[in-house]
Order: sequence, then structure tokens, then C-alpha cells
Amino acid sequence: MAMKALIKCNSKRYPRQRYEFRARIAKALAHPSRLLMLDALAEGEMCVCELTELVGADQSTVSKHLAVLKQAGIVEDRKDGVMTIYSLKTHCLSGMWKCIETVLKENLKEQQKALGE
Amino acid sequence: MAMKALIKCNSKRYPRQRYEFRARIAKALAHPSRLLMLDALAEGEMCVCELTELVGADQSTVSKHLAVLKQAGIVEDRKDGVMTIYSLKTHCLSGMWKCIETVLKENLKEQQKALGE
DNA sequence: CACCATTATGGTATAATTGCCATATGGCCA
DNA sequence: TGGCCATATGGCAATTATACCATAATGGTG
Repeated sequence: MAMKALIKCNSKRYPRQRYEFRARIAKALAHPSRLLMLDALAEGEMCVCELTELVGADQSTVSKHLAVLKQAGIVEDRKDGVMTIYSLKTHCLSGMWKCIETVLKENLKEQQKALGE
Repeated sequence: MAMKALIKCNSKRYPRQRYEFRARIAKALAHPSRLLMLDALAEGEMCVCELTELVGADQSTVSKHLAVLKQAGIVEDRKDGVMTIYSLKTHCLSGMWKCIETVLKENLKEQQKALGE
């Protein structure tokens, strides 16, 4: 007989809320344009018009993307005259992609291996 | 007159593909149940039946979540008789949440400050 | 070989995300 | 003040994600 369910759902150990919080952040990161903007912002603050040109989408689209990032607490904004300047609220996120990229490279290697078979 | 677009979209500096790759990973992380499973898997491999009980969703739902994680290259699976055992392909992801949680705490502090005003 | 346990997959209804247009808002300057 | 510039927001259509049910596929067991 197969071993079954040694671990039951333990809300103390795996509090549902924790993963909802995390998912909110991960969702905010789950779009190429937003990631592009974060990468650019890692080098310094930028106004919406610059980011719009960088991303190459409609200004309203970019504005909404920025709202998502702000809502998640990943960026913050300040007003400078008529412009809104966005900047990273934390720089620790940029480092995390080193790890992610490791996974990606690993995937690639396996794909190539699979193709070779 | 406002300063405009000092930085133009530089595909060398900000290659579109990089952010699509990253978004694929971020999307795979963008669900509470998947994050819960990853946290559990960080402590050791588990079969689908255990994960199903842990998550508390339909078995088919969990199976599809696992497929997403596998597709993203975050987990891998092996067969053991009738069971499929899933395990983390890399452990470096767990560390990344320390950073994310920092952001979350920062958000919370600001919310509290805002409420106090 | 029939049967049960474990997973995976197809179907489908519902919810969430995304993008662009149009438009509102608010600052700046002649 | 009138007009322009930079942003944000509402609306809408199209795509994507998610969940559950039913069911197929596969391995172990009596």
C-alpha cells in the first residue's frame, strides 16, 4: 500500500496568508514590461514618459503597470512638477534574478540535452 | 519644458527576451497554492497525494499547479511505483523570499503609519 | 486478470489580466 | 486665462488563468 499524507495541512507551519502575500508580490513581477521597468529603475529613477518610451506601449498601459508595482510596494513615486518620478523602493529584488537565471540556464541545458537524444 | 526620454529602448541593454523568460518564472510563482507547495518541498520531496492534502484543493487542480512549476523548471518529478514524487530543482528560490518579506514588512509599516495620521 | 490507488488530462464555466482608446486631472507657461 | 504637457482612470474587448468534474492512463495487488 502506498504511503499516504504524512503531512497534513498545518496552518501554523504553512499559514495561508503568507502565501497570499507572496503571491501578490510575485504577480506584480509576472509581466515582461514590469520587469523591464524594474531593471531600468535599478539604475536610477525615471519619469513615466521615459518608461513609456522604454517599454514601447501606450502611456496609459505603462501607467497601469506602474500602479501595479506601486501597489505591491516594489516602487514608489514622487511628483516633480507635472511629472511623476518612479524609483525602486528596494534594490534587493534585482539580486534575486541571479538565482532565477540559474534555473533558466539549467532548463536550457536540459532542453539541449533532450534535443540531442 | 519637461526633460524627455533620455533613455531610449535599447534592446542590447534591455533585451525583451530576458524579461519574457523572467516573467515566465514569476508567473509560475504567482499563486498561493504553488508557493505553499514550494515551501513544503523545501523540506523534502513529496508525492502528489501529500501535496493535495496539504493544499486542500482538488487533486486535478494540484496536478496542474505542479505541471506549471515543472514547466517553469522550478521543480522536477520522478516516478515511484504508482506515485509521482516532486522535489525542488533548486533551493535558491526559498532564500529570495527573505527579500520579498522585507518589502512586505515595509509596506505594513507604512500602512500603519498612514492609519495613524 | 479484475480492482484499487495515484496521477494526468480534457472539458467548461468563471474570474483575472492586459491593452488601447477616450477622457479627466493637474501643473506650467506665454 | 488658454493651451499644452505629463499622468491617471474608466470602459471595453480579447486573452489567459483557475477550479472542479469526469475520465483516461498506469502501476501495484489479491
